[in-house]
Amino acid sequence: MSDDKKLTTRAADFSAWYNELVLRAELADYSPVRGCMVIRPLGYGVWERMQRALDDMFKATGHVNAYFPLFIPESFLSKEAEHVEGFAPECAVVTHGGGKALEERLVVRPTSETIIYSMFAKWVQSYRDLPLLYNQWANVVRWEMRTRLFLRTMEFLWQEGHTAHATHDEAEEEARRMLGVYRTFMEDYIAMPVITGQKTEAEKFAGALRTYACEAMMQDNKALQAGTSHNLGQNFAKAFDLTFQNEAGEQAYAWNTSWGVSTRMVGGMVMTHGDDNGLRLPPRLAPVQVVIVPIWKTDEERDATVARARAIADDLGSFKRLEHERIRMHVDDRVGIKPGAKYYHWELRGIPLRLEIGPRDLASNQCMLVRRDTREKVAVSMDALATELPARLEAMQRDMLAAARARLEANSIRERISYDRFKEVMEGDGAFVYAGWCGDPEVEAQVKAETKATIRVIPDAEFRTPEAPTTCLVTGRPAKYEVVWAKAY
RNA sequence: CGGGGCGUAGCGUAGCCCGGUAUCGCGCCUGCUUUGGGAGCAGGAGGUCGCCGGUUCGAAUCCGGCCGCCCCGACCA
Repeated sequence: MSDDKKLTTRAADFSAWYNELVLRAELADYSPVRGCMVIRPLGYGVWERMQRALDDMFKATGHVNAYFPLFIPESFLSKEAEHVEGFAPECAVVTHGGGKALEERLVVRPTSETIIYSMFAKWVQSYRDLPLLYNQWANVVRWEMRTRLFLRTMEFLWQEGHTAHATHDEAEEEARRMLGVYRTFMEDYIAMPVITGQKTEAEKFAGALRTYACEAMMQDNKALQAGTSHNLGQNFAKAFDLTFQNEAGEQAYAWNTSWGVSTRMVGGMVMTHGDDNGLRLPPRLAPVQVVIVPIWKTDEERDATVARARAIADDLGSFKRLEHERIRMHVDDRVGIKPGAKYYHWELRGIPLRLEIGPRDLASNQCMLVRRDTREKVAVSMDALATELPARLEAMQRDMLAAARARLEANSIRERISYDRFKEVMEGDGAFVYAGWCGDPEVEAQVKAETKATIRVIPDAEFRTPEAPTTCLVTGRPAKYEVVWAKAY
């Protein structure tokens, strides 16, 4: 048992811990191309669970899926001034095809507003054609200077919703609705509590009227922007001539929204729940929820325990069961590996529950059940598994959210502090600091330069401090907003 | 792009200063014994020492150039 089996601890080096964990738990690996990653089956399995849950939520809120191409004519990008300024520097551009220089260069999509709204313009004539509520699951490319597995890669997977509406208020409602969908998903599935709110001008999406975001707190107290939803106003409609005839018979520009979440959420999940023993997967996202480890000494015992393990897995994991009643099971019947080694193997990978079935258990018609989050170990009757396992999985899902929420609050500073104290906090352990802001972008830039902290959001009402701050943290001038400051990924 | 670090077997490394047959651990393969918290013993496979050039009888080691990756910063889902 040498030390190289142990992970670097979070306390020793959070960044190293994260990288090691992602690699060793086999979530992802570095690719031959700098800044790109290979998502391995465990990581992709988590992403698939995320996709399913979100896709259902999108459908339930009236959206349909479609697919738009990877290549976008370069000229499209430049039709919206702020948009091109924001994205052009990080675009990959195709200059040649079939061995010849292209007449017009093609941008590999960094996001699809331009191509989608140019198509919407073809499809919309009347207010009766609205709203258009589209989503696509896709990959996008942004030429990032510095990358990190899942958190920032040059190519990443995401979904991008794009909608068109007849009025500003409808678009605003949509942008808000989808922010709420994201929040629900992050809390109910990733067990990752978030602060929602509006982005400042400096932080908003290039080309948007307003940007809303979900901000989560990682275990190093840094913020992770986990999802964004934009009210695009009529900026893109004007750029792409997305017009319709309204009820009064007049031509009007449509109002758009776009919203997206990405594989970055997998990184968020890791940094929210991982511990020094490895990954901890929220049960709802775990590709395997229960791993059964049969234990034996003799061949006869092996036959018996493996058979029993398979019978349980086949029953509770059967595809004949309705999905919500099905438990995702795996039997680790590898020979030549001792049980202890298997325990470490699955703990590193964050599988929520482990069932140990040995000869003694067969004799007493019970088995040992171990929770990954608490490592609590209890004996459970074999006959009770069909109810015990789902109950424990649900309890884990709840407990993980509660623990993460407690950590978020414990590392938030809501009392009024001086700017000097603020600097100390940001140089030290970090925190989400709720404070007044006079609304001056210069102040925001100054704080960023001095402390690396930024305004994560102007929080929505429910997240605000009961007694609103009256003065600006930095200038002492009257506070225009209460904002959340933090260092971010 | 600036700063730092590193390229030696699948992974992690020693050797480099002071040139002379490639080190160790993990992993892998075979066999036997094991299996309720990272098994033991025995045998075995696996290497263009990142690339190119130079110095030398001889280069992982010295010199020059290049490439790649990771970490820290400026930019970002």
